[in-house]
Order: sequence, then structure tokens, then C-alpha cells
Amino acid sequence: MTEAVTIDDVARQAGVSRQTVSNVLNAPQVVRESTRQRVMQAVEQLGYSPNSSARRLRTRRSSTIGVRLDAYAGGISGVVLDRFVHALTERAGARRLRVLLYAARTPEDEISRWDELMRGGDVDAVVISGTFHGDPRTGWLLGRGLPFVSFGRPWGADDIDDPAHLWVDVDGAAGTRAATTHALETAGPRVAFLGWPTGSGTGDDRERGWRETIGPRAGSASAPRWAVQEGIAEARELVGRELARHEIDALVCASDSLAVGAHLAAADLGRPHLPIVGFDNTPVVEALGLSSVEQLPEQVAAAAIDLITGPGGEIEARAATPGAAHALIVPRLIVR
Amino acid sequence: MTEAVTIDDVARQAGVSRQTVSNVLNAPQVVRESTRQRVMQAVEQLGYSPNSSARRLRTRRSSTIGVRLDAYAGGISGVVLDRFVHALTERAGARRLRVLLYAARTPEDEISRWDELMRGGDVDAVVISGTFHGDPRTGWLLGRGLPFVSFGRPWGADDIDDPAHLWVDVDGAAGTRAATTHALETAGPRVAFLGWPTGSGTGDDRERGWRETIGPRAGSASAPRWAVQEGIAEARELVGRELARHEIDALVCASDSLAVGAHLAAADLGRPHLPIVGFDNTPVVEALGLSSVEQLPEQVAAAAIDLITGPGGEIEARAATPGAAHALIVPRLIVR
DNA sequence: CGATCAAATTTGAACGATCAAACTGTGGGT
DNA sequence: ACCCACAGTTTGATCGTTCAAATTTGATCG
Repeated sequence: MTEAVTIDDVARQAGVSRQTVSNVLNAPQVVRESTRQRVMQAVEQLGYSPNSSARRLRTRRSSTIGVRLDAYAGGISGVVLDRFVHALTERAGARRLRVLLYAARTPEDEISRWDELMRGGDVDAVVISGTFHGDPRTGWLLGRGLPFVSFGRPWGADDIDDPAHLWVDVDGAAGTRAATTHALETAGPRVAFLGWPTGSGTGDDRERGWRETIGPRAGSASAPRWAVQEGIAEARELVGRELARHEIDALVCASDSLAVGAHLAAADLGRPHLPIVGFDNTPVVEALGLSSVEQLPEQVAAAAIDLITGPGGEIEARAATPGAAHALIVPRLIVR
Repeated sequence: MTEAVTIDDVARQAGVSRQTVSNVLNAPQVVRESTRQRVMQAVEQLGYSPNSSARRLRTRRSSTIGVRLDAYAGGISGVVLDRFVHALTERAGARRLRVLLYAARTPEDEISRWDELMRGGDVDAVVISGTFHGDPRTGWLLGRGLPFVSFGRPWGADDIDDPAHLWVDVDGAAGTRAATTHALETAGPRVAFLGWPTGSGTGDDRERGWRETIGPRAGSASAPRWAVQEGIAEARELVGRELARHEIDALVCASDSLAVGAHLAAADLGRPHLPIVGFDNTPVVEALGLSSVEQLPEQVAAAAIDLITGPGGEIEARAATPGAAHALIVPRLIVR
């Protein structure tokens, strides 16, 4: 529709050569200030914008990050990932990087998607999330040399300190530590915990924060730990049963879903004001007036982009500088 | 890292020319079956995958759709958009299209983002959502000839039947019609409506479905209509006040947020079983056991892709076939 | 004034694919 | 035997940019 403006058009207009125009845009320090201005003026005048396919073909880099959009899990927790992706997009834009989405249903599916994207030169790096024990993905990525950063610590076999494995994560233990401390100070000594069955890295991490805080002060009998697979309904049922048996002062939860279920159970039993702290700070707990631990996905995204781009702001297929291979974001407790 | 396999490598291996390999992949019908097989074998053997930058440079199309990831609005309704984007990505992948994200905070911001993406040859089309009265975006897109499809009817000035403006939407009135009918049949004649202030296209549409169904049967006095800006907390407060004054049998809401607020208010007043129907079918209402109207974002996404790709499966800068310029998806009532 | 060297700019080639046109070979009709 | 039509294949040019090397410009110095 619109006539294409090429670098040659700009060059002609400014009375210089192709390469000089290119230099003005990519390496301004090598051109004389006066020519730079003349070229920039021509760029503005013609509304020139480089054709990125041509640039990518020549430079052999796409300046694009692949992000998997997880299948809709049906849980409240999806909101965190959405905020993360959004923040990632904004942050990437500031670095002149693009974000390309892809869909995959299984790890194997995701790997074959990477294979296409990588060989087609569509992405320079990918962001992965939800790594688990025995995850085949990290091995593939390391083996093929596709740079990546994972949202979530590598709980699996490979070394958590491996400088080739970049990761960012939220310090779950610090979050529940803050939540538990606050509950102890404002509600009473009997602060219970509602989490998931042992075995999930994230869940264990969050439980640890509670245990470390509660441990020194009270015996475990008065501060029970409950676990449920997931889901508001299940949590509501379990907490309803347990509240009838145990007397507690407050409850710290591993997720907002659990917190909502617990709140409903408490309300059922005529205790709508039982202090309950969630994790993720989703709109629902905000509306219910529950406290929650805010993950700060924006900071996580910023850290991810910082890790994956080298000092020059470009994505490099390199092992990161030792000691700078990961970032652990301390979440913030929102008190309501 | 990995050595690049080009079309020439495949050609040499199969003992044919570049172009024949290209034809095997892009126009198999012009190649003899025996050569096709030989070439395919070489492709498999070498693990060839076309360099998409080169292809895009030559063909002058990116086979990419731009999607704006809205700033996290903090509402439950975001879930629908997320499911839509996810479905869009899956569907696009099946058509060998890619989905590129971009972030923008204002319409003007979004326009300048399009300008870059379009001139850089990064996208062939964009998907927009949330069009409003006096929206400057559609005009820009039509003027610049960037193909697009909007999720949401054009409520603004331009003709809703304009074949150049492709759109997909959910038939909100049909949704509330189903919800109201169900409530009338199972609960009683006094079915109230909780929506937003008049003026938002979506809200008015959903209200219309209720009004059309309720109208013929009952006087408006016994079936009040309430409105609140948005938000669980506000809805809870308003419904709490109104329920004390009006006796109703059921409540149809314009969104799940409103439904949750209403449910909490009803529970506060000792009526936790007041039938309430939401809109969006988010996990929260599922957990609360409320009925809701399911938007079927997957169908909406499929329709969007179908509209934006011509009969050949390619994105064309053309006015759509008259009569096929939009799709209205009928949502489904989930009864709980 | 010519030599020297760095800074600034230009030129030719290349990235990997597809398009358009030219070229083969094969079979049929007269 | 000739020409023609046509399916199947190859050749040369091209998309718009950046890299690498070559070239020009300009200042400095003996």
C-alpha cells in the first residue's frame, strides 16, 4: 500500500552513501556530527524505518525473544504469568527487542517449536517458565546453544549455580517469612500454613519461609500445616474440616486460590475476619480484603531481560558472567 | 552454534536446483512426485528449515500478526483476553503465521508502534481490541492499509457493516438472554440486572438481552436494573444496599466481577443461594458455584484468523468478501 | 611541500530465499 | 518429419541491509 522507503532513498536525499546512513543509525560515533544531522533530517523527512527482514538476514540475528503462552490452566495464578509477559514486552521494547509468542502443549511439543524457531532464525533466545524435576527442556537448550532464561529456579538435576543456566525467580521463602512475621505480630502465636503436597519446589520454598519463622517461637502442634492439591473448592472443604478441630489465630497460604478457599471456609464457620494471607496479590483477594504477597512481576521481567542481554544490550550466545547468572526478587507483603 | 543449512545444501544433496527445492516446499503440485520425494528426503536428512528472514525479504510479507498485550487492568475480565490471545497463537501456528506482541499505553502510542512495525515489515496485520467511540485507531489502520481485525464491534462512528472493517465479537445480548431465560424458568419472575452505566457498547448490548427477555413478562418495577462502575467491592456495596429494599428472585450480571460482588453481598445478608449469573466464566465464579456465560474465546480467535486470512490462507490487503466481514459468536450459558 | 596517519566515507560482496523468464524433454497431431 | 503444447526444471536477478575492505579527505609534522 504505502511506497517502501529504503536506505538508498535516504542516502540519495542526504547526498551520502548507503553505508553512511547505516552508520548513522547503527554506529553514530563513526560519522561526523554534521553529516549525522543531515542524514537524520532525511530520515525524518522520508519517514524511513529499516526493513528488519533485510537487517536480520544480514546480521544473522533476529533481536526477538520467544515466549510460550501457557495453555490456560484455569487457575488464578495465571495472572502472575500474564503480568510477567506484559512487563517483558514493555521492557523488551525499550531494548529494541521483539517478543514472539508460541503455543505448546507438552515439553516435547515446545522443543520442536524451538527447533523450528531457531533454525528459521526467528528467535535469538527464549524465556521459559515452570521448570520441573527431570525437565528435558533445559538440557536441549544448553545442548543446542539457544540462549534462554527461566522464570523459576531450576529445581531439577542441573546445578542451580551453573552460570550457563540463567534464571530469575521470586524469593518465596522471604515472602512467607514476611507474611508469617506480620501474622505473629498482629494476630497471635498460632499461625497455620496452607500449601501444596511436598515435592513442588515452589511450594516447599514458600513453606520453608513459614516454618523458619514459626519454628523458633511455637511448637508445631499449635501451628498446623495443611496441604491440598490446588483449587478454591478443595481448599474450602479442607479448611472447613480442619478449622473445626484446630484453634488458630491466622493462616498463611501458598497461593491466592488457597487463600480464597480458606476465607470462604472461615466465613462459613462465622469467622470472616480470620486473618489470612495469600500469595500473588490477585484482584480477588484484593476485593475480599485479604493480605497477600505481591510477586512484582515487573521487576522479574526487568531482571530477565537484563540477564539475557549482555552488557552491549545484545543477545549473545555466551555463558554469563559468573556471579550474575541469576536474580532473586524479594516480594512485598501487601497488608489489608 | 549449529551450522546453518541452506536451500543450496539441500539442492546439492538431492541433485536438483535451488528453485526445485523451493517449489517442493511452496508449490508441490508443480514438481514431479519422484523428485518431490527425493528432495523431501534430503530435507529430513539435513534437517533443513527455511530461513524466514530471507523468505520475508523476498516475498515482502512477514506472515506475522501483531497483538497488543493490554496493560494489566487489574480486573478479572483480563482472563478472557488472555484466553483469546492464547487461542489466537495456537490457531495462527496452524496457519504458519506468527504472533508478535507489542505493548502500548495509549491509542496514540499504539499507532506509533504500528507505524514502526508496519514500515519495518514486521507485521502483515494486527488484532485490536477494546474499540470505543471516537477511536482514532481504526481510521489510521484503514488509511494506511494495514489489515486488521478487531475483537469487539466497532461501536464508534464508522459503519458496522463496512466490509473493510473486519471484526469478531461475542453476542452479549444472546448470552444475557440465555441467562435471563434460565433464571426465569428456575428461580422466579423477578430477575434483576446488574451492569455498568449506560454508554459502553458492550454493557448496553448485554443489558439489551436481559431487557428483551424480561420485558414481555414482568413490569420493570419488580425487576430492577442496577449499575456500578466496575469492581467487586463496589458491586458488593451497592447490591448490599439494594437487596435490603427490593425483593428479587435472581440476578443477571454483565461480568463475573459484578457477580462475585453480588454474591458476597447476598451471603452477607444470609442469602448465599440467591441465583446469580455472571459473564466470562472465570475460575472464581466456578469456585463459588455461580452460573456464568462462557465467551468461548477459542471460537472467537478461530474466527478472527479466518477473517484475516483470505481463502488462500495468506494475509491480503483487501476488502473482505462482502458479507464475510465479521463473525458474531454465540456464547454458552454454564449452569451451576 | 610532500609524507604520514587517522578519521570519514564509499564500494563491492554477501546474507538465503523467491520471482520471472528461459530452457529442456516428451508426446500428440497433421 | 515437423511443429506445437506443456509439464518439469534450471538460470539470473532481486529483495534491503550490513560487513569488510578500499578509498578519499583532512590535519599534522619534519
